Amino acid sequence: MNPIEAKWQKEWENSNLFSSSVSEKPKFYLVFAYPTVSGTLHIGHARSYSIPDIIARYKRTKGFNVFFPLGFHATGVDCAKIYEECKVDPSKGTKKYGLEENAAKSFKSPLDVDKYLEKRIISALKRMGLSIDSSTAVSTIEPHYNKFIQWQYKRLNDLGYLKQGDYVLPYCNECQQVISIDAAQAEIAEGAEAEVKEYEVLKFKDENETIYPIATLRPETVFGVTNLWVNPKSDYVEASVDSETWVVSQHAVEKLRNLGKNVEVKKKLKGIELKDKEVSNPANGSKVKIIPATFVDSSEATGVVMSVPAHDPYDYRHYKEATNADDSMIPFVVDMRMNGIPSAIILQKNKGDAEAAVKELYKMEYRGTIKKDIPVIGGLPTAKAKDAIIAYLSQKGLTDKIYEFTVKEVKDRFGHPVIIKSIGGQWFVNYADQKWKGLAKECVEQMNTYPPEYKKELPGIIDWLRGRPLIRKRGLGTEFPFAKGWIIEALSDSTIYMAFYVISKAVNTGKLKVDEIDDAFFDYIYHGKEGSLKCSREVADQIKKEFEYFYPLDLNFGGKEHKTVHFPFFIFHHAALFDKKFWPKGVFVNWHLIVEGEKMSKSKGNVVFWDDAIEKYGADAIRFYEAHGTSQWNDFDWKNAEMERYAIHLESIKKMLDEMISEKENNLEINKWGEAMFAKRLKALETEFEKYEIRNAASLAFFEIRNDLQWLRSRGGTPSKKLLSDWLKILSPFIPHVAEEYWHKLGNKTFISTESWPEAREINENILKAEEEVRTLVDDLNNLMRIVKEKKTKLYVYSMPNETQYLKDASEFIKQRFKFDEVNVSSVADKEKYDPMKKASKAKPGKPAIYLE
RNA sequence: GCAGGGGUGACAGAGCUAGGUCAAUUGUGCAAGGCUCAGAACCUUGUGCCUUAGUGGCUGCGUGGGUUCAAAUCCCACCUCCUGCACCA
Repeated sequence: MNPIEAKWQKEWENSNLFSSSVSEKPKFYLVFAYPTVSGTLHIGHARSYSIPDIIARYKRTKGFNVFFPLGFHATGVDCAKIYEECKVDPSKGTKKYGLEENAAKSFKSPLDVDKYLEKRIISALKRMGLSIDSSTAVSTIEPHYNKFIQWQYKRLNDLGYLKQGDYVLPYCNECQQVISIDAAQAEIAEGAEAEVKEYEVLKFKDENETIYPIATLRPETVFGVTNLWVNPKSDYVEASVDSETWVVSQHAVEKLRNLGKNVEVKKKLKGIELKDKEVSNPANGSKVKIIPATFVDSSEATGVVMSVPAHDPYDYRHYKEATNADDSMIPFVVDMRMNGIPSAIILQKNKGDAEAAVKELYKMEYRGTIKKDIPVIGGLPTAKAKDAIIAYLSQKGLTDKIYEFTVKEVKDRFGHPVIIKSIGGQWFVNYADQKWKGLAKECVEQMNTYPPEYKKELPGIIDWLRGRPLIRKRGLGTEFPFAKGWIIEALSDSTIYMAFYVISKAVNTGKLKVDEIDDAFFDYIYHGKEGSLKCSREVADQIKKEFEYFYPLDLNFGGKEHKTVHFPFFIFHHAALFDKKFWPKGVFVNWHLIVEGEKMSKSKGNVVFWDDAIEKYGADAIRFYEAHGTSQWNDFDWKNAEMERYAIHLESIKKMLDEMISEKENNLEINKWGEAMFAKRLKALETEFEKYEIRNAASLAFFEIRNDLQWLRSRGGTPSKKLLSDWLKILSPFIPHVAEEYWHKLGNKTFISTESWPEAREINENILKAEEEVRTLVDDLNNLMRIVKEKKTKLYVYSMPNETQYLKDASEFIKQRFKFDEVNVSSVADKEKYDPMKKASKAKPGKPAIYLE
């Protein structure tokens, strides 16, 4: 463990430096997405958290009372998994999750895992030097948090923003649970890439009102139907489906039942028996026949398919084979401005490759328009026609839906088949509510986003959001107040947690008891609504005051994957539940971190654990690397070799600081340049910081200023102790431990972590310009010396008259640097000057002429 | 499919919302020199091609077009990579 870092972390802790409470100062409230308790932290977290910490520390120097709290998101799913794996093989826990060996062996329940990991996380955060206020720590599974979430959903329900409905999702009948299909998640043994595909079902009917439900992805082409297809060899059934009679494939029976339909098979039959059956098209009433064809996959969807030869190359081919129909008889729907049947033309273009033709045609038609003379949807763009025809038919009760995975076989980790099941009575958060959308947009309007472009995206995302399923059966969390045994899913329970930290702090510090918290309490704190409180009025008022002081939230940090998920929810819920004056002021999108070009993953075993990295490189070096390695609006590619370079670089800065601190100050003229340059950097740095351009700020603080100081010293100058102190203040948000250490080496007794930003200085442009000329001269000389072959010993410089004096002062420096015997500076106006090659005429302002001899 | 973001020199990564001052900041790597017994670190210089007393020219920022006196920067098409799309946090 790095002794300097350990020392200052302890000092900060002892002095309680980062806990915040109401004061006279302006506040700044920021949070990073509380870590999911799913293992120990890795360097990806380090980046996501060090950036907010840099900002928190910067804001502190700018005089803000910074509130930077902490919580834990415990979903239970991961803890349960870790618990199970450790039970079988504790060594897995150490390798895969970075757990300590003793701990891995000692777990008695998933909750133990959770508690253990929370402790690990908190100590890790502190080891990184994060200036968090850990007195707020709360986990989402603690009872007071649960009360808070329940209150939230009761109020949302009061506002009419919750609704109930059906919902389909992957499910395992044997395990009796929902399966999450996610390539990264280990719940799937086969078909992890599967997606759920939604077919529209259109009801064709025969003369007996028996329904032949065809399944399609392109309902708008229903006007071009020439016939239906069934597979002659497959098994079909006639069954009563709820109150109707349907003819579907045998395969479809189970699927329909899974979707919650009451299916009773009346009669079994072969596809061939349906031959020539006449049915009517639900869209236009026209009569078409059923034609058996072996290409039909009866295991897909309903096993009954509509044939649209004009717009489906397969249909076209089989239709021609089956009927010998003339092309002129084929109706088409989408106006492609082609001479003939679109599918025929495209099929020919693709040399008979039907699959390629389908792809090409669908793409073209998606951007096409429906023919004018088609009823209901004529003239609409294809993309809109789909919704329009469904809306039209469903009104008449002529549609339904059926679902399939995009891959045939999907199995869970026990090898059980995964099916698509309809869950009745699921609760949704109704983000489709227009009034609510309006509020959310209004909220976005008054917010800043980082990067700024995200703000432009948000209204589109808000429009796009629909109902969000809210509750689940698995894992840990808060019980949904309106459905026993169901808990609120993990994203829905973390939308307004920032408002809770003032309360969890009160609980942690013993001011407030968990029993004293109830709905009336929240109503009072957040809405100022009077009611009978279980806690003392005084305590409630204190908390309320603190809430009103720190709220609204100034910055919410979250990963880029939250751009369409958590951030919009966060906005919606704030907009619904809080007064406008408490609406959030900003969101900050954190990009991801990959390692050596690859995504970190537990299964790949390339996870770089936070603790290990700190042990090896030190917190400051990591902070430095992660702040500067790439812009914060980019994914970060962590490379060990790079990390080491940054660690070395940091060491050299420390060495330089040591030298400069022990150096005796002189009062050469060049020091004024040093001051001027620093003043200029300081100003630029502040601009970058205000935009949260962390990398640019780091670049200035670490590299530009360092190069300036190097130049200053090569010119014989010495930075003042004041300048060094100020440089440390600038560095301190990035590398707080090193800065603290050298701050004290300079003889300061306070903490640099709570010092204020260096005051702005006047920038002496004249001296910057004058010195720039010396640099130009050095550049030119470097250039010349390289080209000129023979050794030169004397330098003659000719400058504009007003520039001569400054260059004369610098001549000793030039002489030593290039090892000249003699350096002569003269004005171009000087008639007596030595100038055998007439070089003086080449001099320009800011760029002296040179002659070498 | 829908939505969003990228493709820049050996590498990482700026610049591209306000086109010229961009052969392109900075860092790393590499090369030469210095310092050292030697190495590390450190310092200086160089690092597209050609040319040159400090200059000038050519080729260049995914591909192909276009706008313009002028494009890495604006427009169009294409190729390609990444991310999200809902019970996964």
